[in-house]
Amino acid sequence: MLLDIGLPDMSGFDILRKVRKTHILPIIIISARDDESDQVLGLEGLGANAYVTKPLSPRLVVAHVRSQLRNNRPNAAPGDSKFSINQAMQRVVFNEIELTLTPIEFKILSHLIKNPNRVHTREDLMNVMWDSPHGSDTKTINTHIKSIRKTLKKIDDKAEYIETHRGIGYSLIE
Amino acid sequence: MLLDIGLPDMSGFDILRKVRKTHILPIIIISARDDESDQVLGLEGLGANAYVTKPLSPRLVVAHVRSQLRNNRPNAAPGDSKFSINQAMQRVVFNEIELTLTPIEFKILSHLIKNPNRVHTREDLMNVMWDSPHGSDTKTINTHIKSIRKTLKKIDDKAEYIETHRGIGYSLIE
DNA sequence: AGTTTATGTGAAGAATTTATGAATATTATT
DNA sequence: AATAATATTCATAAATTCTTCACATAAACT
Repeated sequence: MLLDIGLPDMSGFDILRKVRKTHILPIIIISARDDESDQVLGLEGLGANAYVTKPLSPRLVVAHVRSQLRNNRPNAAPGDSKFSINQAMQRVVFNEIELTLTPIEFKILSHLIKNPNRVHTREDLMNVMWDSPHGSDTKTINTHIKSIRKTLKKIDDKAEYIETHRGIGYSLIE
Repeated sequence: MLLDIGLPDMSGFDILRKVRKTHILPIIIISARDDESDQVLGLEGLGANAYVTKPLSPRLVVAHVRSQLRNNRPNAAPGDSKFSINQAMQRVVFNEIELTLTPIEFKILSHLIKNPNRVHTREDLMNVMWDSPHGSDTKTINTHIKSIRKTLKKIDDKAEYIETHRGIGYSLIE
């Protein structure tokens, strides 16, 4: 998340606080203020991952984003995953077997596969499910997860691939 | 690693390159040059985790170091703190072992880890436990602390990591 | 030493969260 | 329009977690 904190309006910190409660992701603060106390507040108090001051070029923004993505990536060794995604066919392959998933199930599972070993909040998964904001219950996800688990269980009965993180969301273990 | 790149001598980049080959650790570049191309080179080309420009206060340095330690420490180097936080999985790693903690326990312990060697009053810890004001007994914390201690003891029987400060609260010894 | 105060301990019940199965609503297909 | 497939909601069960309590233990104070 790139959060541009405006000069007169300091409500950006409130946004940061709110996002931190429901989402787990790297946050870069962009600010015109190079006031040190703001930087310390952003980094320490609110847990931002980086604080960059204006002016800055698009190139530098990209460099910072890449730096965050590089360092926050889970150590997923490519190739040894039991899952693969056939994007063109909108199918997930699990242990050489193509899964039969509904569109939403595909969206959720493929997103988990692309970002394994990390918790995804229900809010995050909602955003994956629908492109545009959609006002339905976050509990809906429980049902979709259940359905995905059922599908996986048909193929590999023993293992638990999708882990529940109580009070937060779900993660795919690779 | 804090790497101060001097103005006349640009050999700091060479050091960075060498360290990256043999060590995995977060690197913060401190530089007097706010030249963008240097920043991009440091972040993109050489894989630094942050690029900070002088002048900066000790407080801000600490903030940046904490931010790095908090957000990415894939494999804890020996001699370091025995604790690390797996932000992505919302888990605490203790002596290379992932702890099984309840949500509140995670909140408390990770907060103690982020601010070690200092006393946290029960009131402070209450604020960590709940986002919104919550009217329950401060003694509840005693039980949570006990539970955390129990979990830690399973892994390291001898040592006492959480210290009691009579009449005040608790602290984590690092 | 004895009293007071604070914390440790274990267990039980309350409260919360998630899982589950089924019913209903929505969307797409024929 | 009818049918099928999918998505969502709902009610309840199951599991986990939180809080409180009673009592034991330890520390501080007189």
